[in-house]
Amino acid sequence: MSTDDLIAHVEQLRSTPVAEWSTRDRILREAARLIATKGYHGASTRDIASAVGIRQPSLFNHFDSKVAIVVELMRYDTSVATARIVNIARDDAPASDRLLRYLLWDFTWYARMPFDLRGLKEELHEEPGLEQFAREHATWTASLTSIIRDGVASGEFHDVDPSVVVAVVISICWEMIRSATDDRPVSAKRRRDAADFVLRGLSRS
Amino acid sequence: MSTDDLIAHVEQLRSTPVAEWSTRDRILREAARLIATKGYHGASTRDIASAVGIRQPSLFNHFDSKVAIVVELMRYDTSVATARIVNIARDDAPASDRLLRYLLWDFTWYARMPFDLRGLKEELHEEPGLEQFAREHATWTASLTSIIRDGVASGEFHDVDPSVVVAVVISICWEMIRSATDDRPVSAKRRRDAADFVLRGLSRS
DNA sequence: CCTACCGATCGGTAGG
DNA sequence: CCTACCGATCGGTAGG
Repeated sequence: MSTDDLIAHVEQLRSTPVAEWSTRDRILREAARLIATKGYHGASTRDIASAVGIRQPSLFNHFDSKVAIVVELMRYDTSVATARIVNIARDDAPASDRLLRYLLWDFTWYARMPFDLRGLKEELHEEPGLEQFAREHATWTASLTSIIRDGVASGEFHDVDPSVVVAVVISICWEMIRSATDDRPVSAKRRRDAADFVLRGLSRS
Repeated sequence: MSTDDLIAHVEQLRSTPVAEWSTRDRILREAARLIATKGYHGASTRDIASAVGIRQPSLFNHFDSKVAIVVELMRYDTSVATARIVNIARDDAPASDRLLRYLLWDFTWYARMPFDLRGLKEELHEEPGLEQFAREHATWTASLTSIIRDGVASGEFHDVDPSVVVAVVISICWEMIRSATDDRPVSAKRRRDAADFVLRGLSRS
């Protein structure tokens, strides 16, 4: 599935009751939830199967391996976000405009996410089979860093360590997912407030 | 060990080469590092023992169980930070003063931490034996939230969702540890810049 | 999607 | 701090 297909699939899942989702999507949902709470190695394939309501070996009719489930989940996280920020980083608008545009898209994307992706930490990229996402994540980080450095160079931003800003942006995305999966939908105002918080923290004016 | 003893022990470890640390402290160091990169269930007791240079059953001469290692590490994280913020939150200074004072202490504490505590996520509190830290963490969160709410009520701060600010503060602490354990010591200026970033993001003026 | 089962690895114990 | 070993659980396969 392309990035556009992943985005369309999220919209379709959001408009369908979970009970009517395909088994494959219900596996993704329960695997994400259990990995977020117990970690990748703490969430066993038996835990996941049991949450879905099937037996453990039946999982392997839908995914080749446990890590293949994570590969699919990572595409909703790293792949989509990287495709988006690479596009925005290339734009020639002022850094503050580009950053605000990206943050609003980013926070909205995670606030609407049907899977609890919070267990997909950067450290997971070292598991065998997930190496491709280490590269994508490096591209995402480099793009966000370049927007921040542009803003510092143009005098728009304070000279805050970009790695601090990167960590802050990720933590706010996870907080959006937490609200969304706790059945507390995140309003447009709250997403805007969070983006403004980051912009104010950076801006010199 | 009391909170003060933990703080003193950190200073002692920082002034001693790792090779001269006690076996117990070297177990804490390697366990923290492996849990940060592979997760609690992904870091096996054999991995930890091997990193320390002993056999796996020898670990149990120093700690009663695997979770007991995490209990000790959590004291350097949650217990110390909670004791500190409870004290500051009670003060009657303006919210922005209290927040700045806490952030500077907090970022300095983590920037000097000899153990890589980044694997000690909130979700770990659900493991059997770690319930006490769920309560401490709730106290820490409530204290930070009350400082932010005070600032909103007094007109010092924008009405940013406190849970977003809490997530942001934690992410910056983890970033301080990352720099410190990558052997890139965090200067007082960088810690101050990070605290100012948070304050600017919140402040109305 | 199921039952039955595999070898590997897990945290922890016994005994020195 | 070691060797030897325990029952439990892991991810995954065979075969229907």
